[in-house]
Amino acid sequence: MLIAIFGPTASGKTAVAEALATRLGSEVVSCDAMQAYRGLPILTNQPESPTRLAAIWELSHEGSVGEYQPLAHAAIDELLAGAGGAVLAGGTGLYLRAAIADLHLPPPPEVSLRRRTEVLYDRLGPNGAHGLLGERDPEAALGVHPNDRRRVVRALELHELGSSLVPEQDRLWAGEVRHHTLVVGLEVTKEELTRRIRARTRAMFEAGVQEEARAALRTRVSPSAGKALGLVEAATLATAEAMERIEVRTRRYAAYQRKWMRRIPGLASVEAERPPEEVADEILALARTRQHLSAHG
RNA sequence: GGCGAGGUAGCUCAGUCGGUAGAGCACACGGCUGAAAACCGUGGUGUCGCCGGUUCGAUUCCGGCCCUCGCCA
Repeated sequence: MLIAIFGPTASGKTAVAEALATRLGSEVVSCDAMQAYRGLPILTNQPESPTRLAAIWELSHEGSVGEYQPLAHAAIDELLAGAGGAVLAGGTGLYLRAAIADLHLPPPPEVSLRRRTEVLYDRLGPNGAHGLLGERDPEAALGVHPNDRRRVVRALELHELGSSLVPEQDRLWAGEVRHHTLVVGLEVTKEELTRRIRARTRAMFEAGVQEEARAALRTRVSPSAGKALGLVEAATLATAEAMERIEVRTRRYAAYQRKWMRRIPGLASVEAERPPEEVADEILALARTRQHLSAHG
């Protein structure tokens, strides 16, 4: 049995996933790009109980879906070989999809090629670079806006490597999965989410995020880890201002996650404004019904 | 009470030498295949403090009033 829990920040993913894992006698696998880092437990709201693929990378490490995906597959396969199945939980939509499906990612970026391509983009300008991409890989150019420097660079770079930004097959939204998975989206009203985000932000500051963030920034932090929501704010702004900025950004992030929720294929919505144990029980019942149906269908 | 500055979008503010207004952030929607808590695109959501005057036309000029901030009493 494989169950995946998704939902916006503060919807209670962690608590529900833990309750589920307890009931199944299983473990939780994190699908979260920032909780994968070690060193920001308060800021990234890292689960306290042991969780697979949480706190696995140093802050100096440049993590990526490409690196995460095989780790996730290995962890899931190992747990599924046991009796209890596995519970996935996390807020990074792309990582969740990578855990469930096999994205067949194109070759990884290569440092010097990346740098050369970025220089090329900056020299040619957005339209020039996009035009060049149009000559080399017209299909990739169609799906990328000239101003999207990161993707235009990546597309040019992949062409150089004999690959393409456009996948042979769309596995991100195709619904094709490695194992039958019940994907659950936790639903919480906007108002309640706003309240919880405010409370969580306050709690973070009481727990000492500012010290944590300053200490982290004294070490070498990779570009991807450096983007952790609120890291710079907590380390550099005055408390009141930092809290406000972080609340606003967290609300935005929650809206972005809701977008993902709407398009994950086959997602089952579950109302989550109640104790996590209750939510876990409903999910478990749902999972058993589906299992039963598929066994007889 | 006197003097000065100001009242324009949810917030901070720009602007209109008179032709009903625009940036950033917020917000909404959309894209995304090895940085995804990232990156990119689209959308203005408004009694321009209130009342009157001049004018074909006032958010803009004039008069009065109200409110906010600062300095002086």
